[in-house]
Amino acid sequence: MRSIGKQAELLKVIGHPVRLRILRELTKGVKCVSDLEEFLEISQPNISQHLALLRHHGLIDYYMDGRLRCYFLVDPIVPDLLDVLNRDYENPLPAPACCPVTKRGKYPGNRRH
Amino acid sequence: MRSIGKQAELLKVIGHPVRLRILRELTKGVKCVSDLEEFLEISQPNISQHLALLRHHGLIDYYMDGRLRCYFLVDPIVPDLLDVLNRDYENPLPAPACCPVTKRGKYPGNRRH
DNA sequence: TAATTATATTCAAATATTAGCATATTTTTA
DNA sequence: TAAAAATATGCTAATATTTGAATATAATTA
Repeated sequence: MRSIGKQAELLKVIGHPVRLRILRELTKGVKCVSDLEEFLEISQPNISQHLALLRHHGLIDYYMDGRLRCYFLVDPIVPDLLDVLNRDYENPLPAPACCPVTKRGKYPGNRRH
Repeated sequence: MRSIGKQAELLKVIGHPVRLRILRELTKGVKCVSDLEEFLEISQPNISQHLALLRHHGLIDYYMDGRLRCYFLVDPIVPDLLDVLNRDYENPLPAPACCPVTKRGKYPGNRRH
């Protein structure tokens, strides 16, 4: 299992709107940079930077096809995380049972009982 | 479903080692700030800041128990995301079929066929 | 009511991230 | 071999995040 540090790093890398859109697109299949340019409204160098970041973190990789770099997903956690993000949650988590005991114990006084 | 922007924001908020540890702890049950102080090695003001950030993003909330603030999870996506992060993945995703066609089509030349 | 406990807020400094611009690299085509 | 196409890299300025330090607040107890 990933360490907490690695988990946080992973989330930070994915947690950018452009990178999220790139990853979503790659879950659909292989894309070259020009394909990505078509639907991301940002500059090509900027796209390349984001791709490099994702690649250096081991989330994606590419192969060459002529002069095209064809990027694809390699880390299997990515589609699973994206699936969770797409889920619709109707309700918040149930509120905890009234005043459960923390390590510090309970205090008298004006509690919300 | 959350917008891409909200999804990225959510991941960025969770994507910090201290906040991740706080959230993991809260999946186990309600904790007051002093409880959290015991196992996080950082200052109390810093913990409060992270708690405030998590709360302002709607991930957690608290109730008062005397002078204790008892924090708990409210966003149901959190335990699901943490579960995925804890999964063990044996293998990378299968490599894409050789040279799938991108929108730009294929190029002749020295491809890896 | 003064002291104590539990926790939050504010501000500033250090650091990290992001985007833009100019330019470089690589492969292919003419 | 020169030009074009596809993409990457390096640098910089703008912005955001993070932490620490000092202080504030709010509830409880003495």
